[in-house]
Amino acid sequence: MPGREQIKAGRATIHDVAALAGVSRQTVSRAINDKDEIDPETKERVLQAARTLGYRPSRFARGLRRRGAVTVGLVISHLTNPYFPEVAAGVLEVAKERGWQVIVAESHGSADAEIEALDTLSHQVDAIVGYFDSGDELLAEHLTGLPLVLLERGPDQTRFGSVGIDVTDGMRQAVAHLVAQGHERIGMLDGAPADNPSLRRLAFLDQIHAHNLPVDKGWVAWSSHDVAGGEVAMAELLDAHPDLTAVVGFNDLIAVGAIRTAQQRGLRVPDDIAVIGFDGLTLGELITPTLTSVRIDKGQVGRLAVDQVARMLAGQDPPTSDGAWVRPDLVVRASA
Amino acid sequence: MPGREQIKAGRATIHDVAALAGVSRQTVSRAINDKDEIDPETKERVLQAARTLGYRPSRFARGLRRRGAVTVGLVISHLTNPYFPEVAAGVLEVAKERGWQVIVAESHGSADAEIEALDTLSHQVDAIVGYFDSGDELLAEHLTGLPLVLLERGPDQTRFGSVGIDVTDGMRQAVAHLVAQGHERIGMLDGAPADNPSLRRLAFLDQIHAHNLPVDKGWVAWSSHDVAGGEVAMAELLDAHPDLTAVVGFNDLIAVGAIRTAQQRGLRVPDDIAVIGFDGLTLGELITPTLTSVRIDKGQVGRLAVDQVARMLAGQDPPTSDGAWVRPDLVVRASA
DNA sequence: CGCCGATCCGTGAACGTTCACGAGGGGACC
DNA sequence: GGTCCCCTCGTGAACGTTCACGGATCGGCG
Repeated sequence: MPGREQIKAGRATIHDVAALAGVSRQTVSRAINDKDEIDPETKERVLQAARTLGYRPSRFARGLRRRGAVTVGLVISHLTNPYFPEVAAGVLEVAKERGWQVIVAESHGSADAEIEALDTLSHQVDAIVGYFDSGDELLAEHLTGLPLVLLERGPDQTRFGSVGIDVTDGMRQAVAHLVAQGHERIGMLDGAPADNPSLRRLAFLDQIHAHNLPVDKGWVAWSSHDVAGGEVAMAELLDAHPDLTAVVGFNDLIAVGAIRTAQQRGLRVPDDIAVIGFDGLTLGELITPTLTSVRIDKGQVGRLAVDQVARMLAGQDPPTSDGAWVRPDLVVRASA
Repeated sequence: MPGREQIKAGRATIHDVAALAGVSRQTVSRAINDKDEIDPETKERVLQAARTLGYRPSRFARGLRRRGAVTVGLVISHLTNPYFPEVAAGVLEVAKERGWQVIVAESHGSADAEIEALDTLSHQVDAIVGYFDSGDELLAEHLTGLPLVLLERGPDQTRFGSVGIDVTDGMRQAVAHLVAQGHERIGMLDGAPADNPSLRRLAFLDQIHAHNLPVDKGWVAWSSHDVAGGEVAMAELLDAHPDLTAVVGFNDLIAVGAIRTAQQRGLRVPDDIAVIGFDGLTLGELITPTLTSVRIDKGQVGRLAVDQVARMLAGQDPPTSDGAWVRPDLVVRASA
């Protein structure tokens, strides 16, 4: 039944190539994957046939027989926040070393999108890494037993893998620095609301208490995670508490917004008000004044996450140790 | 042979679940994909069995039967250059709408890594989108007939899909603006060497000629694509040509570096020397002085690229029109 | 001339899932 | 009581590839 291959709707298969080249499937397979049990002349003929048919092996059929093609899903909230691409770069780096693929999804910080990403990824990948706000129960429900590594979650976390940031230590360094500069009235711009505070806010409040500083819950404002949010939140904070002399940002973008608002109001940074960020983006070196910040090795976060995935994939032991940790360090620049 | 499933090394299969639940494969399939031809009670029992066995359907076997699970590969050079995450965001956005997955790979601007990414991606995805420096021949060779959409390549490009930037128009706006400000001696910091100039350099030189401005090939220096590169290249350019009054950067990062070098030398921007970037990063609003730049809708580049992929995947027509184009616009801020 | 090894190639089976089809049982309706 | 239909469930086949094995051919050597 010649010509039948031409009529087929889908792509060319290995059978079509075999038929055109006048050999068997196995010989085509040998030519494509260049095994050695094949005559060079035959091999060339087969490759030519494959070329004319536009043949490409099905990754599904191939993956079914061959094992070990690992794909991991990476869920990040905002691709346009420079923080996350740096984490992603770390993930890609280690994944590449291992020959793994990485599928990226963006959640935009939305709980729905987060779960949706989980649902679609869960039957496309072998493990998932990412930033999630949802509770463990909900995550497990949409995971179907898939290995998951949570990024920058609390220490109460135990049923999944995790890579944590030692925010307590980071905040300790930040507040200690401000105190050493003589600051007493210190505010914060958190990235989360008061009724569901971030770990950074809690660590901040702990440090304030540890230093016996005056404290007021009103000294913490809630900001979205970008520069514009920092601008708005800083304006509110300054309106309510004009006597603050220092402010800590949930992240660098918010801190940059804080500086901008301060400057627009004629306040000098750091003389009138000191600002300190949390991230250590390279962006901080470019603005004026340069941003003092608690620097996180963002690439390391990504790298450790993939290491955890590897461990969970190898022995399918539930998270052995209680995750990996990254210790931040304070970079003192000009803003505080 | 009871207990045999327990001994198996690999993951649990649908057979194992069927055996444990005392039903057939098909019934398990119905429960998993919640079809309706199943008794609710049976369904619950099957799901319970699946849970205890930690069963997850093989994406390979599933993909073999079901058609239409599209995965596209995205190759970008530097994840840490804010430009590319914005393009990626556009790609992810449209991909999500279509229910496609996106595998991301980083080439670091290396020709080898670029080809390597192509090799590994080519049998993991259904189409590839990205930034490539290699020649068409080389690309085609490592592509095996896979649809490819080139980002920001020259207009001579025809055998693949492409999304282009109208750099000529962008440079026209930039140079016209500088000329209107009275500038005559204008230099450029290109991101590519003189023997393989970028499209932006060529467009720049065209505009210089069009305005009958004095020109000298020494007025263009070669920079790496980051801030540090811009600093170094600007230093070299100013050393060689202290009489320049304006400089155009290949991208915003390089332009920022140029501003920093100028300021370190005590030059006022834009009074002593004007600097104009090419990208329109939001970063440009944060530095002082704010960066005048030729803004590119980066998200649009990514979105159009996925549209092209869809078109190439649907009708497998070779690139019909000569690609899509994005027209940049000049954002005048403080640096020029 | 017969045996043996090397080289090249083909045939069934298997990977794990879904599709097409059909079987069995039970209730409703004539 | 028989027929028909609906609901639930199971069986063979197929998706496209690779693996394990075996067969064929050819040259060399005793």
